[in-house]
Amino acid sequence: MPELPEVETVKRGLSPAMEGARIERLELRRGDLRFPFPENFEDEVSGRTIIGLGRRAKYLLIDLDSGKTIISHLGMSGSFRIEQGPVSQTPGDFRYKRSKDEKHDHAIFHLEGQGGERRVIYNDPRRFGFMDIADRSELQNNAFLFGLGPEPTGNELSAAYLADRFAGKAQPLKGALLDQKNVAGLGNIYVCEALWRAHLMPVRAAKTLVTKTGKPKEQLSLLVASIRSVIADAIKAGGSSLRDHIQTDGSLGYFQHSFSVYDRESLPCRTPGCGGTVSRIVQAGRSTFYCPDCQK
DNA sequence: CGGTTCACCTGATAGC
DNA sequence: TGCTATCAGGTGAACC
Repeated sequence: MPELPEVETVKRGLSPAMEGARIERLELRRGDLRFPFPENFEDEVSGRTIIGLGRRAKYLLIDLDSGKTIISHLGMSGSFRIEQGPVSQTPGDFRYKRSKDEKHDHAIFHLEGQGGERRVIYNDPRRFGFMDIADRSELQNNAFLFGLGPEPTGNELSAAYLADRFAGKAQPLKGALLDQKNVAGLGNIYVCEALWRAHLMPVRAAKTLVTKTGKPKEQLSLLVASIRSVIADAIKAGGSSLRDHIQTDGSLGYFQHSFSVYDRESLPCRTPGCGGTVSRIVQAGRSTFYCPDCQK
């Protein structure tokens, strides 16, 4: 699932439970997710104190006092949940509620810190997620993080930057924006949403947003603004849903969105005055939703 | 090299 | 009820 805004929401939700806490033990219920867990992972993590949480693209970063950082990707179906208090069960108390699919609890951080004992549990039915660990000073050279494009929340992402990346590219905008080397953190949903906001056809070649001299066209500036606003709005929505989620079952990783174009095939386009109907096509094996009337 | 397709894995849902 | 087919928010590897 999770695209940048969801991972950011997970980070914010986990921070109070994890930051400053000591990992008494990391319990791995199996040897691998999509890839094997790193060698000696449990030993490297157990006994360390978490000094902070971070995020890069769709990766959650867990900084340890040893100078190492855990790199966690949630794949399509990964989520974290917090269980507060001792392991002993108290039926009826939501804080001690067990996951309905406990068989997909793959990694359990047993924590001790202010507020007492708790567990942060990684659940992932499809096991497309993965974890790695690296020296914090070498993070940018990590195989998973190396070469990632700029965050859409920062100033590094600009029309001029994307003009450089898009110049001469025949690749459709949809694919170019999904490429994490161009922009970090966008996934299938928010690419559709950003292109809809910018009134751009997903099949359009990336190079058509760049002038012959390599400058960004006006439409590319609009696209950058759309990416920024879509991501900012989604993070805002995630923040507002966070409280409800923790109160419900302690799970973090999924929250309800209302999208403007994604998953709205055959429904009316929400662009004011457009009157078009949302279409679904398949690009590179993945669903693309767009309005043929207002996206050019 | 740029771009596309495949593989990884389970669960939810639609249709028969 | 149960079977099958299809689809799902990602990404590295394999392939033209």
